[in-house]
Amino acid sequence: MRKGEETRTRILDVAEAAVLQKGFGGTSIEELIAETGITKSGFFYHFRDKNELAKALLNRYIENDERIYDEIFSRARDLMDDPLQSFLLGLKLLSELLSDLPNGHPGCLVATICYYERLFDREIQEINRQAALTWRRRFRGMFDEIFAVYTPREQFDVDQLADMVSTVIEGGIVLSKALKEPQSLPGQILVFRSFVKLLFQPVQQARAAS
Amino acid sequence: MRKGEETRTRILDVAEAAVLQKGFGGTSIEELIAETGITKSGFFYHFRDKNELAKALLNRYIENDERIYDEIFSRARDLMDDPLQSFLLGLKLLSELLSDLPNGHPGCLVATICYYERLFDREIQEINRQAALTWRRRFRGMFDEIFAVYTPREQFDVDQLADMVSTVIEGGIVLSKALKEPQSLPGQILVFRSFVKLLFQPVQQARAAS
DNA sequence: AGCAAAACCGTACCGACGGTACAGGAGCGG
DNA sequence: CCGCTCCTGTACCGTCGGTACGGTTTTGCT
Repeated sequence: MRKGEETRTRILDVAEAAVLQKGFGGTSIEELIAETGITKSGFFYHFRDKNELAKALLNRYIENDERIYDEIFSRARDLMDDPLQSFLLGLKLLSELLSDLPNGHPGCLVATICYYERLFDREIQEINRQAALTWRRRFRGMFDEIFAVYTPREQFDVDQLADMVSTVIEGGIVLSKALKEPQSLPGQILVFRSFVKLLFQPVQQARAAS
Repeated sequence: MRKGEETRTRILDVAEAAVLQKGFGGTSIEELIAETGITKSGFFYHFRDKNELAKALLNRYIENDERIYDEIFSRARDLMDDPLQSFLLGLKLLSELLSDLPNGHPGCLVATICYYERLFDREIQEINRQAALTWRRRFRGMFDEIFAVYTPREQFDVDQLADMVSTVIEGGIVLSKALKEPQSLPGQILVFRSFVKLLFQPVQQARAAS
């Protein structure tokens, strides 16, 4: 039982790296079992087919993603009392975290699946959609708190504003990968951070705020 | 010669739609020739292998992409004399264009290839990189013009600011696809537009500007 | 220690797919 | 009629996803 989980995890580790580099279609099962050191039978013991592998991979990725967001923004919440300052700090911490990845962000599985939709069943597409909706709720909650304290210089739909966080991250990953400039992603996040700062900056003076 | 080009174009049309829905690995050549109505030999007469198909596909996509950008922003330039107003109008036109697509944006080939990098040769990755750099130059030029007239409320690296346009578009496409909300992408572009407006808005009053 | 379930391995096989090779033919301009 | 472009047809190869199924080791539990 313990052993089984370990092997399963090892398969998922190998698969995740491969899928992020070559996509699902470009990742062969035979290649996975070769690297994992198990046989084909062993693989199909753990996953009925490639679709189930994708599902497990996606669920694990999303879980981990949420954990990281939780850590970063709860730490930011601990350090800053003000919701705006806390959010801005969170973005900074996120940017720093991504900046420290030696080879840049490996890629987002949610995005990978977006560009593969027709290959997977509705269930996986729905998991993907829920992940994006969870991101929206998370950041919407933060913006709601900010709006309770600050008056923005311009009116926005809060959901769209919340989605902007995910948009910048996903887009930043794509651009970073295309340009082969790992530092582009953290940079884009900081640009967005400045925009948010600008949005809630009091009209009069341009000081205050980190 | 004319006939050959026509067939080649038809293959590319079918391939582009398929690749954007299922990725390169998920698109089989046999499926392409079935839909195009030619034989396998016919296909390999036009393209030596899948890699060359990808290259042709990408080049055509980028060309078309550039054409659309040219049209939109040169039209905006004709309608507005001020570089900022012209840029803001361009973003609005872009948003409207994307909003009118019945099934939403089909996806960006540059992004598709990003998530497939290891499958293609360096040449394709370089074409992809150059495309992103061309976007950067395009928007950087616009921001340079704006900076010559306006003083921003916050200092930015101009390249990073220029990249933000591509980031928002690429990220918006991913989010739109993940959420299955076609209107998300044009919405995100408008949010970004507001941010740009905000950035160059004079400190005193919040009127003026579109 | 003994037993059952879990966690594999080995082998054989299938159809689909990417790709190669090569022979040939239709249509067309010169 | 030649030669070129633009294909078709056929045959074949290796890889891959997936199935089937029997056998074996490992593990946890009593």
